[in-house]
Amino acid sequence: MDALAPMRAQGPLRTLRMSETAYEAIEGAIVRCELAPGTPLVDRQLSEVLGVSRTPIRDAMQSLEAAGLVVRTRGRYSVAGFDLDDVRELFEMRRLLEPPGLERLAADWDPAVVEELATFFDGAPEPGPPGPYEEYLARDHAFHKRIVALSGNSRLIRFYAIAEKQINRIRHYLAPGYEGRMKEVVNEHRDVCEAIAAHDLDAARAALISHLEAGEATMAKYLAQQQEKENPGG
Amino acid sequence: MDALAPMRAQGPLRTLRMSETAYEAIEGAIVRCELAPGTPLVDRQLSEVLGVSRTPIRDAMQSLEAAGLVVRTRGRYSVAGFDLDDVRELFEMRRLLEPPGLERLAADWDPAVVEELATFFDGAPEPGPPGPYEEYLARDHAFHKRIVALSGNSRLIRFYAIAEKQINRIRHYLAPGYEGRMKEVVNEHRDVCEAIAAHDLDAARAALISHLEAGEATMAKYLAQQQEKENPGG
DNA sequence: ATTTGGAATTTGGTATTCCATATGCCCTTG
DNA sequence: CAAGGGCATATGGAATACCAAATTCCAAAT
Repeated sequence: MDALAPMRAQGPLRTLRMSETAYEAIEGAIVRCELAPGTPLVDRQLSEVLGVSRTPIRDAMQSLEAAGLVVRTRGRYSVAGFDLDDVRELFEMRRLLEPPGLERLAADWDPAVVEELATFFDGAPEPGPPGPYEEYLARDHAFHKRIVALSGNSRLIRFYAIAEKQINRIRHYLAPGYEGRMKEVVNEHRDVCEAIAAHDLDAARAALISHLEAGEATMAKYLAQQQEKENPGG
Repeated sequence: MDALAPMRAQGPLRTLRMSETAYEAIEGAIVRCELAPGTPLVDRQLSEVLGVSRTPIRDAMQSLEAAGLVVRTRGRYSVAGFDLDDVRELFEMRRLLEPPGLERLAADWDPAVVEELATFFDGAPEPGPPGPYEEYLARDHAFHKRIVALSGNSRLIRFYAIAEKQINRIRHYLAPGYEGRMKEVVNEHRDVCEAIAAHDLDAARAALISHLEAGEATMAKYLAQQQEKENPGG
């Protein structure tokens, strides 16, 4: 539980509720895997650590459960686990939710957006180990999030964000061994951008799907290795 | 607020929490449009009407907000509104989330499921006005829900359920004028089933998409009419 | 009559208290 | 020594109390 620091009282701009602040603190700790899967989350303990009462903590727990980061088993809360099935489900969601953005862009062409997508990795430090993994992750997220935002569908965007958080957590779990694919990812993003710039929707969609399938394969491979390492023989 | 009746104390099987019971009561009233869009939802009032304290009510409100049925504007809760944009977004989600079930069925063929899908409207009362709209709706939901379940993707199923609830609400809002399409819907379902039975995935997907597009067009038309009626001139 | 200041009320958020159940430990008993 | 019962504790859920901010409404002043 020492992964969590007391919430600082917010300054004059305190427009955020305590429950939201608590949510972000706990969510962050879970996504960064500072709270390991299976860790029991006891509201009284969290309440004491974060310096707020149980009420906002319980609100946060409810949101975290809806976000798929916390599970309630037999009435007790704990950090959600994940396995290869989750990887499969999450990447299927990405393959479903990302293409509509491309389609919308093809329908409502905007050169500025095309240009923007191509520049997400411009000026980035040289990727690849031992490159700055966190910055790479942020740029990768920004690229895909921008594509999803093009869909103009607020529900789609919201659902995608939920899936994205869960995937991000698994990425953190697998880092740093996971850094090896950074250069390939940048190249695959470029492929998507070039197909878009060429007004070739089918090629762009295919490149995006292919990119996601490669990502899923890599994540599944590393996760299987990691799980084998932690639980030999199963 | 008279749309809500006091929650009955549950019997010995009370495994549901008060907050869940409150959620279902309020959700039901919103989906059935007994609580009109824009109706302010004041926790103290709901607490009194439903006969529970504010705490479970506020838990329910949080869930209802996540379900997209309640909005919080300037700190006040109210029943979410909807418009043509919502219809567009919701049907786009359905067109995205339903096909994976068909694909999975094509990959893992199961004659029993194919048979099951074909029988969802067997033994139904003659559809069409003034047929029993509620039963028709239930069968329609069951058909699509079954297809979605075939995907085997728990996230997809969950997201679909959220969208489905919102669409269902708009259906209730537009009923009974909406009943006219019942016969066509049954025929379109049959088209999907026949394409599935013929092992023609592409045709099944096309029939399903076409069915959803027809549903969206109908709903959009009626909603536009209704809104014009309520707010002439806009 | 309109506007403005402020007080009362409303409302949401948070803290605290109370309660029911589940869990686990220990003691008893066979 | 094993199994079962019961007591202590842990934990989540609900009720209540308290607080701050926003809204409303009334009155007074111009």
